[in-house]
Amino acid sequence: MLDTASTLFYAEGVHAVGVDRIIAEAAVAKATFYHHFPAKDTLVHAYLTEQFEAQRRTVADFLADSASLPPREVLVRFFDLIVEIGRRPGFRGCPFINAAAEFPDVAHPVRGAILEHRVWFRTMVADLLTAAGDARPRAGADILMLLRDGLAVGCYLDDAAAMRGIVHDALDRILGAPDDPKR
Amino acid sequence: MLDTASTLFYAEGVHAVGVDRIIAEAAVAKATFYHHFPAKDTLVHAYLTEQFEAQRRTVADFLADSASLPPREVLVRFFDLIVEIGRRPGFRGCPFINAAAEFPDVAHPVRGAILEHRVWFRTMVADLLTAAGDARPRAGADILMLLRDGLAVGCYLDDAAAMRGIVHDALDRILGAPDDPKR
DNA sequence: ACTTTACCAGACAGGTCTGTCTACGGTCTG
DNA sequence: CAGACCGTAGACAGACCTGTCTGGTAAAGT
Repeated sequence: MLDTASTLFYAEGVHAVGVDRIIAEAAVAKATFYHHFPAKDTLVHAYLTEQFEAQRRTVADFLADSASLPPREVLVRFFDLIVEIGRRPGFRGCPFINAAAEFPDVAHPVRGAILEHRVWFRTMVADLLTAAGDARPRAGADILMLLRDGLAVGCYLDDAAAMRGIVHDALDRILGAPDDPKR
Repeated sequence: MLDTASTLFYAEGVHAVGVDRIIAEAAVAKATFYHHFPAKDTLVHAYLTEQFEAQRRTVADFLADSASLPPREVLVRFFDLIVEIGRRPGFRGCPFINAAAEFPDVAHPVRGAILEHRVWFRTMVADLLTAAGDARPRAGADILMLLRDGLAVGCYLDDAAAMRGIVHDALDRILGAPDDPKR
């Protein structure tokens, strides 16, 4: 049920998908739906929480797989991973950014979930930069957050196939050239 | 009427605002509305077109004001301008990115308008880079496009007050340090 | 055997959505 | 003066929205 909702919410937008649609697609009775989720907003929140957890799993797997690589290489491959996801058919941008566009009220729980995800991402990147011996990991993380957001938008709206090269170029400039002794 | 719609669409999202709401706020009869715009989609398209034209006016004014400055300084101030707009109260991100989140169909005219805006922006930045003597203006423009998108998202969802410093740092890294002879 | 829990099917209420239509009032032009 | 045009006010259709409620089924725990 949550899976169905997630697919629809992501593919078409939260406001564009009604409860009727979700229960029809999930082959579930309406009463059952409202038994599990007292309101649609709750489901939206659950949708984003699930996205968050899926991303955390993906990143944990990635970090486990690339534990033996030099830290800078890990960062590059991390962004390669993002591009790879952004190139997959059906990619429609970052679910958190998209949800934020539909929820203007900062006090709404959905916005809280979005914020949590952003804090997590920034912290994680800062840790990677620290591991790479960056002199100012927080500042770097702020910049790489911009890069990530831009990447999500760019893969959705522009030529996703070209993004890999662009990101490599950007990372070389932001982190310094691969053999740059400065960073 | 278009002004009212623009304000509402931007502030609350396109799907969240109904025609009834617009005609009430604009103090206009329903028949009048449908006389000017055969469908709501037409109004949404007009909304984005108007945003596009407003941005072009802003940029034209900016370029006219900064014609005497060195090209690299123009670029920095251009991004300062974006940050300044992003810090204004009521800023809710880029209207084009937000609209894209609500319109999944690439064939929809709204998506065409979004694309036009992106092409315009990229071309303009490439021209600025060319003027600054950049060796690879297209590549630089692709990166600065990422920066712009990230900036719009960041000003909306993160601490907009911190963005100026972050962007200056990012531009130094992307364009090279101010006195870097390489660029 | 009894209760709790989970589920289904679907009617229903009350509201909002887009879009059409009627009926009426000005105002400008030929 | 007549007709074309532009606007208002608002009823209306038909679909869809969220959320509630009734009534019945089935399984699982105690």
